[in-house]
Amino acid sequence: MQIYNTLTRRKEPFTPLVAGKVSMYVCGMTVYDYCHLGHARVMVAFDVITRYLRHRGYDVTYVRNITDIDDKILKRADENGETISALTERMIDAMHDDETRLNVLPPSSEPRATGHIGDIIAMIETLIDKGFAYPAANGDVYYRVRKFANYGRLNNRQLDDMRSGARVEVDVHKEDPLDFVLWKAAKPTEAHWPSPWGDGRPGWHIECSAMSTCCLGDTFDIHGGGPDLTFPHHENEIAQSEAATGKTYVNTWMHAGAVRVNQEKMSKSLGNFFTIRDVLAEHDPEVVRYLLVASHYRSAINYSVDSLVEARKSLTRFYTALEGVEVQKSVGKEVQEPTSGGASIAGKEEVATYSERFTTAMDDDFNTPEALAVLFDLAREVNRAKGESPQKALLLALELKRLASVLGLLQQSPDTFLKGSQQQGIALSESEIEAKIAQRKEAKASKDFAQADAIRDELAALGIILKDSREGTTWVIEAPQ
RNA sequence: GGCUGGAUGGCAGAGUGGUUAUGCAGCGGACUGCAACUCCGUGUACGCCGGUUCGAUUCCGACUCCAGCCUCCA
Repeated sequence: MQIYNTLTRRKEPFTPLVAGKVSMYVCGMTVYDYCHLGHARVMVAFDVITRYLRHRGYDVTYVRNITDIDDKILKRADENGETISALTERMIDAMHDDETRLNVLPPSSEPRATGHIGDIIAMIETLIDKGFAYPAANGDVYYRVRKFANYGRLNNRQLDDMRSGARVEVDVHKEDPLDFVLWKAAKPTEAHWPSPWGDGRPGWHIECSAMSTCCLGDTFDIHGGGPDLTFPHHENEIAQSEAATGKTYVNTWMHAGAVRVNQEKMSKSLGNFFTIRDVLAEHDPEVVRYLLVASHYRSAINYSVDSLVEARKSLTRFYTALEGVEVQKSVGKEVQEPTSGGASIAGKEEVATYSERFTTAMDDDFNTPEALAVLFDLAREVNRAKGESPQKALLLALELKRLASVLGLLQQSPDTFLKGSQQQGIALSESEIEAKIAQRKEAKASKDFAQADAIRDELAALGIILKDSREGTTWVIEAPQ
């Protein structure tokens, strides 16, 4: 298995520190606002990674923190006229709701910065003792960047290069403009905790160092996050943790690609972001998830409504293949042994082939587009098997669902997906649609094809597409637009 | 200015030193009362210029363009 490591800028064979166990930390949200699609990208990317590692038999400990104390939180709570905890609790609930809808499994643990103030203070004390940090006259504590020899390695950046082009604010209390804050003195009215350097609160970077070390140990396997965190956040984490422990902090650094809108990065500062909940108000969550999984996790993706329409069409193909094959009841159970017939045995062999191809694709740095290509081939095989051998179709369909579940996809019933839901604003109820279909059936029986076609057109105008088969007529909702 | 990535057929998006990605859209055929669904078939795609090679979209170098980071941002 190969994983691309941001630190070395190449794919490397993955070997966890402890055989069979993977320790992974991902930088989570600062909970002052609703999550947007950029957050969704990170959530889904590391959810797929976790699911696949578990599928491969690893015992994965996945830690994703919550930054629940920060300048932006203080500001927003003040603007809203609510307490900090009211704001953060509200946003944490919203985040969990978004995740659940996107079928993102909860991390193993979600430590909060405010729950680790003691660990943070202890790490800062260690850094001061070792000469890597210093308290300043204003009550802040800073990290002495130039003292850490490897600073800039993750980003292949030279200290003096940074300095020349720097837009770094000059702070009279810093020894060097590049030094960053570990502990921030609080104004009397602000939220604060007592510390050896006076009342204050932790800086953002030290939170992650303290929480990751606390939860996973001095050295762990994978550290992940969004694309904009490599500098300075992750660079600073390395400087803090390695200076404090004297050990390698992280073996594999992983970063998701950006989500763009009109070829520009979607971000809070540009104000061009779509929140997850706004997008889910109009689109099936699985469509959004599919969109994120259909590109490799490291590549940038451009968000648009068109791309969601395409994603829905692709999922429609999968669910159409599953439709009419009775897989729902069997999900989660072992594939039943075929009791007789050569065709079933041949089916079993084919199933193994798809599973191998899927694994090969995912072993190569979690190549989900390639994995999906395998699933499309499998879907075609299901369609072929329908009508020939129901047992083989079932076997293949079960495998399709099983492999797709590693990507967190195809776990709805085909009916639920294909017939859409109220959010798509269908003008007719299911029983009304069924009544129209019955009318059309009568018209067809009496060879009144003009009438039959009129009914079909009427429904089509409402976005309801009819499909005739030997078993009767079924319908699906057309993809919007 | 420094540092990272990227440039693939109509669109999206993988990958590879010589051989089918895949999905959507298109075209032809089968199926159908006609359609839809499905199946079968179908596309002389790899930014530009050099180099290495028997052979490069794939390796190397230059160039152009796009995006990101260097300030909080996933």
